[in-house]
Amino acid sequence: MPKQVDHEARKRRIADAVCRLAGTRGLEAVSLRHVATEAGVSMGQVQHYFATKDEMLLFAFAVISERYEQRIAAAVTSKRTPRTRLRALLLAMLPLDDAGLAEGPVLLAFLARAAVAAEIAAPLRESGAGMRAFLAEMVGSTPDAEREAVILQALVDGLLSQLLVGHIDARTAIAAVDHQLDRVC
Amino acid sequence: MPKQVDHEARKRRIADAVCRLAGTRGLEAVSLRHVATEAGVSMGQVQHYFATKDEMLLFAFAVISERYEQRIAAAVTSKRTPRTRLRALLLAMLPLDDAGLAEGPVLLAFLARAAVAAEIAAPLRESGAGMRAFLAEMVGSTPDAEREAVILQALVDGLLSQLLVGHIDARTAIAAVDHQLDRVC
DNA sequence: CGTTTTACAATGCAGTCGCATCGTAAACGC
DNA sequence: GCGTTTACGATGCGACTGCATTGTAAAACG
Repeated sequence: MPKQVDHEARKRRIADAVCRLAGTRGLEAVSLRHVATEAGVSMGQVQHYFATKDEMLLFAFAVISERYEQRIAAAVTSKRTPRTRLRALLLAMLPLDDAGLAEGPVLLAFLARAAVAAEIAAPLRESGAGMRAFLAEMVGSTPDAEREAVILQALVDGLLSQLLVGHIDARTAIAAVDHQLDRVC
Repeated sequence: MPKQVDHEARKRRIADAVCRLAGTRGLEAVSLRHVATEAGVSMGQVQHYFATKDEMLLFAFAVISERYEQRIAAAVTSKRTPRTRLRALLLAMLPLDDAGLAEGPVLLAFLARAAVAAEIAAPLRESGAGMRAFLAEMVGSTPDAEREAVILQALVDGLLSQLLVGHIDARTAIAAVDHQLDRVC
């Protein structure tokens, strides 16, 4: 064997380049050559770690999903009361800081693809289901917890896309979340 | 001049083919040749009516946006009480029938592109603003009407994407809308 | 009737695409 | 030392891309 290589790190580095391209110029701009250039590696290396382009995209989606969830989980742990925890969770799902603004368009791009590509839809559903269960748990033990979780999740998803398009601004989105939170709690 | 031709009808026919392709296989599958084949015309005809691909996509987006709004407007006029009118409006925005199921993925594809393409984002914002104003008007004269409209619009947008991905089913989405409506009214 | 203009169809072109193939430098097992 | 295996880099290939160019049948206009 040649020089020892951290397989996972290489793949993640390439996946990062995929996300950067998808976030700034859309999934249509993601080609093997562009990805290789963006990652600062050769095209041969990209092919070495991913047999097909679809495999690469799928891995990139898994990477950014995980990052999204971890950022949300981190935002929650710092809060104490149920209300502030739930609020932090919801706000973390919105593109309000640099990290969120970078992730948002990427998630939206994969979401659109999931509508026509089953292999993306499946993991997206899975992570969405986990999120909803988490939300329902935080809403509390009311009989409507599940339904409230669906509403909150949809609300945040909608706010996300409207923020990214520039249809609303951050203050409006936060106000919407707070107003809905007042009703749920 | 040669045989007299309904310019607008030809363009619309091509735009329909664009939407069909975008809805079933995503915007990435929209090439001049695919569009021409799908529309049953020659590639030369497509080029005759649209100078560039971007121009064609922009027109197709305008067409489907208009169709979406008209379908919603039609759903509203049949109802009497404010509550049923608002409910019909919100449900018409969801992909619950064949028309909605066909439009949904197309709208989602353009939405994702709007996040990275300003020329799509601008008309999308405009039509979204009109929708929100319409919503606010129907919510009533409460001081929170604007904010409620933002919440309802985001909720429906979120439900739309979650329905398309298969994350929730139609019954859940309708229940979410009704539950939220109970609070607003 | 002839000219001009419109509405295409057909073909060509340079560039890009995903992917396969080939070559090779390096590290490990023997 | 030596063959095997890993990790690439380089190159090539056929398909496809958006777009430009050219040709042409037909209808309106003088």
